[in-house]
Amino acid sequence: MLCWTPTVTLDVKTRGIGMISSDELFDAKALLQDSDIRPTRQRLGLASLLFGRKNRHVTAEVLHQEANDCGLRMALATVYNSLHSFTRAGLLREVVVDSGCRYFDTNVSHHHHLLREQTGELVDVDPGKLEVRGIPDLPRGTSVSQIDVVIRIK
Amino acid sequence: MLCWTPTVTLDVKTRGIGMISSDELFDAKALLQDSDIRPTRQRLGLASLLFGRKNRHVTAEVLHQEANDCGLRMALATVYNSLHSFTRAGLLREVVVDSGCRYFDTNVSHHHHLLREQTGELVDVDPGKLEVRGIPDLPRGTSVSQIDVVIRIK
DNA sequence: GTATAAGTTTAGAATAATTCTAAAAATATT
DNA sequence: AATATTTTTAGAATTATTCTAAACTTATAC
Repeated sequence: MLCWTPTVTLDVKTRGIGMISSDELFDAKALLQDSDIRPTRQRLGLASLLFGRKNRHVTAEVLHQEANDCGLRMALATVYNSLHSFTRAGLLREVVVDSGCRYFDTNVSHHHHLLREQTGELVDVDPGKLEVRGIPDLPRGTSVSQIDVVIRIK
Repeated sequence: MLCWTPTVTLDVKTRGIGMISSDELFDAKALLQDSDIRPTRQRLGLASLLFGRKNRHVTAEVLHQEANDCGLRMALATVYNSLHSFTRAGLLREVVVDSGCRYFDTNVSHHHHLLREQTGELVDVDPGKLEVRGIPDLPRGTSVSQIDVVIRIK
């Protein structure tokens, strides 16, 4: 695993129970059901890790590790499967900042990113604060599907 | 090879000689020498493929294929080595638009990108035409190293 | 120029991230 | 409960990339 390690320790972990509270499980359940995703044990666990706090940016490896750290044993393939399901359902979006591994962002509304090159830490940037002006002419028959701005800092 | 295939056929190929003209070889030689890169046969070939036309965006696989197509046999590892040498010397820059493979851009001056999601084709966008306003506050002790804007179109 | 040193290329193995496979397990439906 | 459907899983497969160390080139010293 050469992808960036998480810079922040998870809440779930600091609670010291080694598992996820039923409050979080409940929220997660509703969230998944609303998105027509079966609330399996694994997906509930991942959903509460992901959506329990705002603006998370994770890789599959890191999320898998977090799950393990709080007693949720599951295969890495399951983490990948779940990340893809969540993304398909619009609960996550992929952020491309590294041609080496995939980052998933729990903030699916329009926004940009600041990337600390040293640590790999990603921070959301409010699109109200950062404006892109002057979209060039597009090839005929095409339309903008997304505009990504990444501010790389060192 | 799942990375995007080139959308444009190379000049070198259309000349139908199956090799690179001495004019191009000469230019490439000067270019490499000026950058303190030994002008080996392989690097000269790659350099003329890359810098013979402007604003090229290539992956290692695609460049390797192009080299093969015009009679330049070399190992894929050599293509990777060369792309990295050229990048270190400032002759190329990496563009991150895909978390799955690396693109190298022969345009190393400040500019942005338009990405056709269907084809993987990358087009340069003049920074004079596309303006980014409102860089957010940065963490103490950090500075912007690069701002990347990718307009994804479909 | 040849000898020697230094750097480069290469094939193939190694690694890293991700996806695939098909059998076992869990969940939903009848 | 019985059956059908979906999910999970371990491990194999795949893809892009890097590593390794031997063979080869290119440069430097005499």
